[in-house]
Amino acid sequence: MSTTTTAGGVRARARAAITSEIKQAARRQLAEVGAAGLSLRAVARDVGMVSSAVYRYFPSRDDLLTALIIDAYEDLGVAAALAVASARGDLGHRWLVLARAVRSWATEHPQDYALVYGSPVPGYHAPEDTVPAAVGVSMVPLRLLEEGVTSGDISARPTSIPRTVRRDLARLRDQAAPGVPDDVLSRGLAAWTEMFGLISFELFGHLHQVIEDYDAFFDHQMRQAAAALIG
Amino acid sequence: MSTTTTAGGVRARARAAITSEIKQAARRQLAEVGAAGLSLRAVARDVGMVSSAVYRYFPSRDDLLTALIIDAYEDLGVAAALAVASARGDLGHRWLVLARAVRSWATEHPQDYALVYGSPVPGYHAPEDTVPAAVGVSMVPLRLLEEGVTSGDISARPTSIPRTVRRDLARLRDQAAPGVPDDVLSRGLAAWTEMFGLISFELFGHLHQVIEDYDAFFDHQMRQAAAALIG
DNA sequence: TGTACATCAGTGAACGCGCGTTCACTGATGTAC
DNA sequence: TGTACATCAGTGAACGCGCGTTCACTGATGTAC
Repeated sequence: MSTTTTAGGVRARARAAITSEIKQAARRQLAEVGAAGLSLRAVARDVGMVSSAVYRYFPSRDDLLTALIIDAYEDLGVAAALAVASARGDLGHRWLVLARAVRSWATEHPQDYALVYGSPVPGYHAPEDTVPAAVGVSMVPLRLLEEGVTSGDISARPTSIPRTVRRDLARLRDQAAPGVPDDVLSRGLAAWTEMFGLISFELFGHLHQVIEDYDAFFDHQMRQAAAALIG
Repeated sequence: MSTTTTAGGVRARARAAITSEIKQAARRQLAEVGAAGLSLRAVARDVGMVSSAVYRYFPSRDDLLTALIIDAYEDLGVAAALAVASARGDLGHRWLVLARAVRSWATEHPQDYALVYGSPVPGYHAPEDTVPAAVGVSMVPLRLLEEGVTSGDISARPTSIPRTVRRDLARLRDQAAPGVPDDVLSRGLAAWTEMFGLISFELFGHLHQVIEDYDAFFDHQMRQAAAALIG
């Protein structure tokens, strides 16, 4: 190892380490005060730096927020993809495994979940940089549908779908889910939105004093949804 | 009209008027900066008062927030109940009308929707006062299910439901939906959560560049959900 | 009906606080010759 | 290998700002007799 690369490597490594330390501290902040209350000064304090030093790593508060959003999407995307990859069985079962993985991630990282799937941060406009990471998450269920169509686990039922809806679904198919019929896409989106609705209800407290055993309830609802999906 | 009641009435009326003026201004604020950024001073400025004057109407910022939350729930509850009351036809159709009403309310009052169904405001703990209003909203779909059971539009299918889930559903039935079987409650909750998942996805931007005709897409998805609900 | 008193809405100054961001700086680490 | 220079991370002070809340006050409106 030459002096040059080692030296450069050391500096770069330190930089990467501190960058991630800052993000970790910011994520902790997020849990306490939410995205709108995220404060660079508090983050700096937490890391043990002076507030202006953070600017060596993130040019502004919004850029730090963007980094957190991208991380969250990527983290969830990886968790979802890993779960699907490890799951055996028919589409219904693999979908259930995917749903559990998403919920696990959400309950383990509620601040990240709220950051990306909760109310948007007012005054913050997500830059294009976040799009690929967000798309990555959506690709997991879409690929699963594709495989289901290929394997024959799922197929279109006769349903009439309005023209403009068909147009939207066709675009989605062309971009991300070749070969998946309109009706299957529609049902997949239904299962997907129900899953997020349920997770949001749970995490945001709308099932408080209604559901006690969240694990069992989520599992049951998603089992039914998966059954309806492959129907 | 006696002097006493007129006078008292005048003062009370002025108070009510200004109270609602403050809430309106706060709601406008909400749209711009979100719940976490809601500022009493900005609200006061907007109303044309000095900031300390607001304390004659709301003892603290959190109390103002609480009032906004209660108003939002009540507003939505009324909109939902009115829609259901005006709807004719079978349970499937009435459910669809309910779904449309909820979505209309949400798109017309996105800040209120985000306030109650988005990420919770960190550091703010909703007091018990908000519970009745929140319950009022949930009663609308539950009553609809009750009616559906009575009319025979909907009935339980043979499904196995885990014990702890049955316990939770039984409590819900006892408190709010007498006579509605477990399976029907479960399906109703599925349709209800899917609806909120879809509305949240739309309002929070997760269908951006995927769906263009939100009206048609929502309608189609909810039609399918209503069809699945009544089976 | 008229008067003395109590209630109430709104004022304006002040409290102590934290925020994002800029800037000139110091000293350590890396690079070129 | 040794030296001169460039890059970079981190410091500390400062900027202008807005926040929630308290408090003593004024003047108008309502109440009791």
